[in-house]
Amino acid sequence: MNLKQLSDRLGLSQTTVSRALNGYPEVSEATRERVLKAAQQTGYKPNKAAQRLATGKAKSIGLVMQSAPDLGGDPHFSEFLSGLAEEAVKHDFHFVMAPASPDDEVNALKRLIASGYVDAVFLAHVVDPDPRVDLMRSCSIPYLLHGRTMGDVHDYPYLDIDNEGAFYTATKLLLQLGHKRFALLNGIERFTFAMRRKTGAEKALAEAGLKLAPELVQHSVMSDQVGFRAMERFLAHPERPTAVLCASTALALGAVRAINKAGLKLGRDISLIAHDDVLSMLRPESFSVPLTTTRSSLRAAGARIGQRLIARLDGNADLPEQELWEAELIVRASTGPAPA
Amino acid sequence: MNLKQLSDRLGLSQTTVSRALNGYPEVSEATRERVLKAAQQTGYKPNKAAQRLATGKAKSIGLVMQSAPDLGGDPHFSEFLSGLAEEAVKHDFHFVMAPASPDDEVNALKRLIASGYVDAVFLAHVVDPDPRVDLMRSCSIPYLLHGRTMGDVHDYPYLDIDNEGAFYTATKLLLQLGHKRFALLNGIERFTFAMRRKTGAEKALAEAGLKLAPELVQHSVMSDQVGFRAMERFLAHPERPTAVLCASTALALGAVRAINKAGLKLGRDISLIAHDDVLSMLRPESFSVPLTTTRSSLRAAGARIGQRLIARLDGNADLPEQELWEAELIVRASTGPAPA
DNA sequence: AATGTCTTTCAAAGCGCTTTGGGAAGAGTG
DNA sequence: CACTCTTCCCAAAGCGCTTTGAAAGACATT
Repeated sequence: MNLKQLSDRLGLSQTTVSRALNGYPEVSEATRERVLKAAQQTGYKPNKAAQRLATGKAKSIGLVMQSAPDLGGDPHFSEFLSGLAEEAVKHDFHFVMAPASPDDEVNALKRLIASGYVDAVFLAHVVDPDPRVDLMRSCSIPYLLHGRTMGDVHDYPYLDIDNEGAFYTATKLLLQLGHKRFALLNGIERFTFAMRRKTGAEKALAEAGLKLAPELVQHSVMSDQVGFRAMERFLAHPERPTAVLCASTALALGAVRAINKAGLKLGRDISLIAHDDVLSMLRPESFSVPLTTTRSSLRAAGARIGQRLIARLDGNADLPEQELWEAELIVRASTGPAPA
Repeated sequence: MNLKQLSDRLGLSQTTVSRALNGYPEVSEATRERVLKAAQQTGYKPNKAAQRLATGKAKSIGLVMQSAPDLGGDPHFSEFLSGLAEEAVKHDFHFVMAPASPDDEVNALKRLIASGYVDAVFLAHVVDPDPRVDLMRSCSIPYLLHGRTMGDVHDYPYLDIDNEGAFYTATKLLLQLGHKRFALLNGIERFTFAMRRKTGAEKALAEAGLKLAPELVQHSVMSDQVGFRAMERFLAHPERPTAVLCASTALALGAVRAINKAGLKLGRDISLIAHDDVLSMLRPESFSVPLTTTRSSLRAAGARIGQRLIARLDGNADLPEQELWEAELIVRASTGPAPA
């Protein structure tokens, strides 16, 4: 069923039917109702490709998704997506996801934009410098970064959390508890969120005249397994750390297992603070020793990004262009005074 | 840059340029190269919405994604998606995801199909009976279910794993080890995968003259937290179970924590078998007591579904229409003889 | 020179929608 | 009564692409 068939059946022109359906004022209430009813009955749904072609709008937001044979699903991604979806469903938006191998991301983005399938795009996994930012600037289609490049000045719309601040605060807490030997379980090095987390920790340490030992820093994918292995390595270090900063609860899961396996007691022999993205599957408060965390909901970020992008497309420009969210420090049992 | 501009600049008709770009034989090699080069230089990318409108094809597969304010991200979903993406990226396909509240899924599916945005759709979370199957049958667009409805005869394309067989085998193993009191930590009841897993367990138990006590069965979202709470409840039961069947490693994570907390030793005081979807974040072999599992990679299923759908769209009909994958039983340390 | 066959190109129609620019009634005004 | 306004509707153009049907030119065959 398309517009023509529907209007033929109603004995009206396509113009009138289209207007009735889209709420334009130039049709009488009587015909509008007649049209609406017929659309309902016949199950008419407009063809979005045609709509998009005609209007340039399609109520869709695009994103490119990293894909590689060795790259598993990322729970952070689906958590974020669920937030985005929550907002999208309210406004009848949908997503277009273009998968791309990591080395072809910029090209995939180009194709996605030129495809005429999306009204706006969202970018994650920010690196520095990020070639996608330059691309977007020349592209006239609305966009929004989750994260931001390094430096203090940013001339593009973004939503980021204060990663540096979070890890600075977490480190400060551990320093106050008397810890001196720190380890860092971080995300992949090239991402700015990981850089900033490291900077935050280093800054606090520097203020106490301390440094991060390079052997006690791990940069990698944030999975349970990696957390376990890295922690085992840290614990074998001659100067075993008494405090661990951890970029995700998934990493922490593995780290805690290694700690237990070594016969150490979390919160007494060794303290740990993890960053908590509030993954629905894995809650830090329900670890056997509840985890002290810096918390910032990824899902909320997704929802907010959806909200801003959609508002922007609807012509509401009253939402901020740049936002920096603070993470909450939540103290639980995994942190305690440094052992004597 | 669009086709018209490109052809004007080349002094050719749109027809010729389009044909040159799409590899039709009716253009001379010389002009084809000229066109290709110009397209490269100008960065011309075809507008997919227009292509889709003109051809009815757009190299895209659609799916509806459940979304609700209280529904967090599902790591199973992203694991599956990464498999799908792996295949999609090879063939330059993309996805269109329509978010929908659980009660509006059929409608969202209708809109998605009518949208003219997708060439095929993929359906997950099969229930019984599943209204989407009837819808799809009347819709002429290719589709593929991940999972299948109940019963033995199915007249639609699907890929499923033998959930019943997996849990039957797992239960058999536990029975052989002398276990008599079983608990089941299952997925949400209305999904057929959960039904079949339960049936599998019950069948094996029935053969030994045993039954599942209703109080020792939990149907719910498969998260760590739920696993923990349910297991605590099971352990408080006057007739404490000695064997637990678990529908996911995420559930198992919580269950194991409850077991440890109760001071019981996994694999000795209590045995546990989990179904392993091979989530990249959480590996059963790296639990402190490695988990015995029934394994079937969700990512592989995603990739296979992508492969079949794309082959179908490309006119290759040599792939099977219906597939049932066996899960592997992998015995590790979480299963042992029933305590005396 | 006339005819037929390829090869290479093009103009125009059409995919399903929105939107512009009118036009035909009916309502209000002097 | 003629006149302007509204109100309600329509025909047609256009979004960027593919595809049909035809034409023009090159070449070989009678």
